Amino acid sequence: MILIDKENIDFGMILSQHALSKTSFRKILIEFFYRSKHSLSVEEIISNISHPVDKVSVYRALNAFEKNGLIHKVPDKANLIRYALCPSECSSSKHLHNHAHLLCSNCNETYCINDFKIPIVNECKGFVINNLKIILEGSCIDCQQSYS
Amino acid sequence: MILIDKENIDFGMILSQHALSKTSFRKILIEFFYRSKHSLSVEEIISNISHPVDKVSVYRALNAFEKNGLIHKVPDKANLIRYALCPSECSSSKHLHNHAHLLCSNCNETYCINDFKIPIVNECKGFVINNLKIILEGSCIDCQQSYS
DNA sequence: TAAAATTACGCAAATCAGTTGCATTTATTA
DNA sequence: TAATAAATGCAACTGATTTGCGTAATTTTA
Repeated sequence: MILIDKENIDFGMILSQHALSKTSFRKILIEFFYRSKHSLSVEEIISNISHPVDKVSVYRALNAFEKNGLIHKVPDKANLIRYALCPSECSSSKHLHNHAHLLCSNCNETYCINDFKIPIVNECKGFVINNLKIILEGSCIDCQQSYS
Repeated sequence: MILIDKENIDFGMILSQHALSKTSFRKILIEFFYRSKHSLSVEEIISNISHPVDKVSVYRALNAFEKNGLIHKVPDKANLIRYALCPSECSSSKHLHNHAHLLCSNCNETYCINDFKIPIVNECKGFVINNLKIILEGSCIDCQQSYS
């Protein structure tokens, strides 16, 4: 397993590898995803990156990133559009990853939980099941610490 | 176990038991929930009940019903507000029921699945878990039959 | 059971997230 | 570097949900 050195990632390269244009905003956007511990909403992106950007461009960039296997949609407490980085194996052609998500009731952030074992269910009461989504609701580590 | 005779339910009584006003629209609305096999969106309610009603009143009635333990929110494929009946034990004070939901990829309806066993998880990777939501994506029974 | 108090209703208008069209700028390709 | 393609910003739009407010129906009280 290769550990990624967050200080020396070539974000332009990552965009190229996913067939995405290397504009200055998109380089900053993908870097922001890499530096964030949790998933991001449009609002969080706009108000936290240095680069001034229109919300329309954010929506369109997120769409393109998702289509090309760089990020994936995650659930959000308030049903907003929210994304997190995909595992490095993802691409536009192979874009499957099944993991649980944690919604923190305190800070409302969404985290990807990779070690929760998702059961395989093909059938239930006559229904044919193709996919299973699990959402864990609770407190993230930061919010527990801030209480103590 | 008491089987409910759907032809002879006193819907006014049900509203009273949940401390809700017995207006003609609300009686029709709760009856509509009892007669529906699946959960209901605002749009489905407005276009299917005989009583002419403003959408604002639907939203407010659904809100009141939920608050008083008569219905609960269920996930919706398009992130619309969608509700289903609660089990009869629910009230405004005790309004807990943990079951899985099926989203049918074909008809976009949401069904409550009561026999799917939801695992109990209190902790995961340092996160404290209070609740677990499971969404099964697949085909409902009606949609499978319509293909054959 | 009628008056008083509370709650629901309908309408119009507002809000809020997300989308679309289009002219302009930036990036990629040849 | 010119030609082509894609991204950006702005304005305007959509669709779901919410809010304000005057009126009507329901519930409570005397």
